[in-house]
Amino acid sequence: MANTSPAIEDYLKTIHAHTEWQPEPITPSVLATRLAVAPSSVTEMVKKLAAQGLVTHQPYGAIRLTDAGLSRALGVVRRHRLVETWLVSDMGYGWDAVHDEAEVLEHAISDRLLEAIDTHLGRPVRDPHGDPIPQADGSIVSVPTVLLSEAPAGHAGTVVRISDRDPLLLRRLAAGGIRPGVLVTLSGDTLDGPDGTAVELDADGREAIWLTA
Amino acid sequence: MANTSPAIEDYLKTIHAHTEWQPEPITPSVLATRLAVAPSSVTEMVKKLAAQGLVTHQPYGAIRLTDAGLSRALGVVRRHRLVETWLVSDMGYGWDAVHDEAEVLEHAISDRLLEAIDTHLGRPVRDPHGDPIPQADGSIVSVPTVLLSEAPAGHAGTVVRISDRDPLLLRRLAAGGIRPGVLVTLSGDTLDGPDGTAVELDADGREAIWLTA
DNA sequence: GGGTACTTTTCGGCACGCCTAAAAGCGGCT
DNA sequence: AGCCGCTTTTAGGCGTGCCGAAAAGTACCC
Repeated sequence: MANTSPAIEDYLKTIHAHTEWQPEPITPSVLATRLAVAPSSVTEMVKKLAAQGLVTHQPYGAIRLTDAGLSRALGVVRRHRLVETWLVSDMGYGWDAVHDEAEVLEHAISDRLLEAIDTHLGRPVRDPHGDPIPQADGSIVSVPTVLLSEAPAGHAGTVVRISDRDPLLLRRLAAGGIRPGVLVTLSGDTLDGPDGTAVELDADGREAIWLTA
Repeated sequence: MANTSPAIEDYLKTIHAHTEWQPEPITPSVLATRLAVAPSSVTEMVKKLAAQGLVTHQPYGAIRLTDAGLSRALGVVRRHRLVETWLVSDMGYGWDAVHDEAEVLEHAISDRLLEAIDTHLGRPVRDPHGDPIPQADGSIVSVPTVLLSEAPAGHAGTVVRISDRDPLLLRRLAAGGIRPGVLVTLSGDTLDGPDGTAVELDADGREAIWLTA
């Protein structure tokens, strides 16, 4: 029952990530793409996760986390985001460079170390990308946000969250001065920051940034 | 050639540990015991290590690290000891409680993070047990020491190093005030510390503590 | 020199997580 | 309804690292 492995944690985390900001359940093919594995590997692993009561899945259908699966996924996310925060706060990493390191460390730290890091950092509620850090009890501190692609033209707000999925985008934004906490205005396809900085965004870019509502 | 895995790293580290403080090469059965695996597993893995040029081994003979193997082993030891030092310095771990955590993390941190931790800690040369931390170039800063079991009766000195192999011993010593840096005197089977503290040691215990010569 | 106790190796197998190729199912379109 | 294209599952296999049982080698002792 307390069975786990890096692979299982990655599946749970990825299933969860898909529903974190929209409610459509994930399909096996999307999961396979995100994890960069063959579809047949997904079928196999999902079967195992279902047997452990972590997901529900009937053949040829979508995949949904159970309560148990969600709680395990949130644990992994918590690890990942606390590690990222630690790397930036203590180890001098740029907020655009922490993802890969955290991807490995999230599977390696004990509950005790996780707790020590959390305490050391002062129990932060958001990571360097602005993603909320699930608390130890599973609760999540959230603020109202608008996804850039859904914001009206001319919308102004503070950058709350930037998806860390695309490292290139992160570096472009960092270079353009766009980071969580910065006040920006949307003008067409361009995001204007302070001091005349501006970054032009494609459709994907506009799906990766959230501002205060 | 840059092939590695936690298992390979553990074998190299354990082979190295056996020769770190005495020159007898390790035998497969001792290696199996230390790693808590079956002897047949050792045969298999040693064959693989030999094929990669990391150890020399002829059938039914002892196992010796090659230069390449030694350098890889020192890298793992460096990771392990820097992680331990970090856990104690930054995360509030006791020096008797860091071993297991480091055992996992040593396989998970990147070269970049290792470097960041080293810098953050001010490039320490000894870990919390007093074990020397191999430097990035493979060099080791050493001081002359005497193993307790080889020290003359009445020998006094500063505790330089305590083997972290036995967690119970570490806790007993920590409880008795014996830790690296403390001035002690050997009286028979008992090690006297400052403030009238004293810890009685069995043969294993006397093989686990080094004092300044 | 021959037996015997011990160590080491070989051999067949297993769990995990992945793969490719082929079969099965699903949904849209005519 | 029937067909087609796409998704998903099944089936068979592979590499890694482990195991236990049995064979092979070593070493010691009489």
